[in-house]
Amino acid sequence: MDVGDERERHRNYDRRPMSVRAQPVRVRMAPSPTGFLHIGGVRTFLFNWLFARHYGGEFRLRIENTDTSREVAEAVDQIQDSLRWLGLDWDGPVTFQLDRLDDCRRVAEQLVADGKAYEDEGAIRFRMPDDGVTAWDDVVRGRVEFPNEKLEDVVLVRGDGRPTYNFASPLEDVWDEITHVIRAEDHISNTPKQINIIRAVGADIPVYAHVPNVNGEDGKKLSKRHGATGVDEFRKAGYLPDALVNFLALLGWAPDGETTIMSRDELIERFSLERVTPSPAQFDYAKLDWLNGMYIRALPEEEFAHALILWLGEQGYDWDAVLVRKAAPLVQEKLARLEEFPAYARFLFEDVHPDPADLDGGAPVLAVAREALAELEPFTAESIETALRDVLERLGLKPRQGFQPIRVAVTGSKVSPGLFESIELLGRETTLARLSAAVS
RNA sequence: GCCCCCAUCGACUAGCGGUCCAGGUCGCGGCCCUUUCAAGGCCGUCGCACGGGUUCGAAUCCCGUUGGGGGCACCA
Repeated sequence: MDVGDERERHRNYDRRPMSVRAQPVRVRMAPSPTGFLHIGGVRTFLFNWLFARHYGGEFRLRIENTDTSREVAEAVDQIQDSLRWLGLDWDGPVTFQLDRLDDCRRVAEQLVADGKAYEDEGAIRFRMPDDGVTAWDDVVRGRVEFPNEKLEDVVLVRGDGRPTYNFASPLEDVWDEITHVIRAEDHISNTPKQINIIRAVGADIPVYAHVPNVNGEDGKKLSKRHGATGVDEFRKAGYLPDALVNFLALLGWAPDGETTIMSRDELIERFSLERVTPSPAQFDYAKLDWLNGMYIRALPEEEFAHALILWLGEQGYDWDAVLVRKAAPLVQEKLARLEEFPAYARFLFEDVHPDPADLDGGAPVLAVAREALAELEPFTAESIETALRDVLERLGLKPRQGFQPIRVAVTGSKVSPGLFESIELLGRETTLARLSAAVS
């Protein structure tokens, strides 16, 4: 059977409706609890989740732990926090590899009894086949073959009795009745070893799908120097979970050549493993920012304000929520990330210290503007605009020349939300005070 | 060194033999809008790694080269 036929077979399999399939789809994600959740790992998580949800199957969370140190417990919590924040829910309880060590050992002993494994310096090694090839039909790569002579007799159980990853992981897949193993491509070379182990215990081989890695912007593996790589860092920077999920889904997968913005439901509906590309993708922060901005702008005003308040709270700001809510509409169309909010809105919550140089000799406008606003009724963006434009006209100033000094005096910055709305929100008293301060 | 994976604009990708002198999105450049910054609108720039085949016809299939990446632990 050639590669084309093999891929076709999987396509057919996956396209069959649930009702006619032998068993429901079940996938798993098996992170090692060594630290925070890495964004590249999240993309693999996401593919598993989308696949499971698409077919109405199960998505399990399994922790590949080997010891019980305290850091591990914290990492497990952090992983779950990150997943919840991203909105990736799993089915059933979180399971731990640690809990099945005895089962693994028992299987290893049986393997030794069967002559399929042997003891070596206190460890138990698996007897890999010596000739022929071990092959499988990868859903994203087609047929992959490894010459068996290159397969080493891997250690199943260490001298101290603990099973190794290459033994425990496939066994757990068997016990959990995992139907599709969807993991990153750096596991490709583990697969033939795991296939032989699964065969040795007389179980069925799952379907494998090795999805591409996610690299940094230099094409190298994503690392610290690429900026944010942990989920918590993206959260801190003010990315919206939906935007991040949408962006991640597009790394190595596309429903067609056109669509880029998709809701969670649409992602679930359209996702398919067959359309996952085999080549690695680079993480593009600029595109993520653009997408996040799109999501921010698409948010209903109330939801945006809510997201802002939540984020500010998480970051330790004690800014008045009522005022934040009022300020939100002024900046919604400007932000790419929530973390940009303070720079725009700080003047509403804290004193300003305009750089005299930025006032650019605007003292005359400032004085006249102050006068125009002093008695203005009502004090609304609309009336403020009218009054201020009138001032500029009287002084023969172009908008750019006239408004900028006022902006700097009132907001303390050359960049701000709309001037008139900002002044209205700031209130007459504070505005006049800042104008006065800037004049003197 | 050995094994494996990958190869379309700067980036993410569409393309599964003719409809492609290659389409979409981000970025980048220009213009418009404009009280700053953004946003938005319009226009534009840029690519099938190379060499052999196969075929009437190749970005699409095959082989090789080159270039990336991953793996070769009693780590996961």
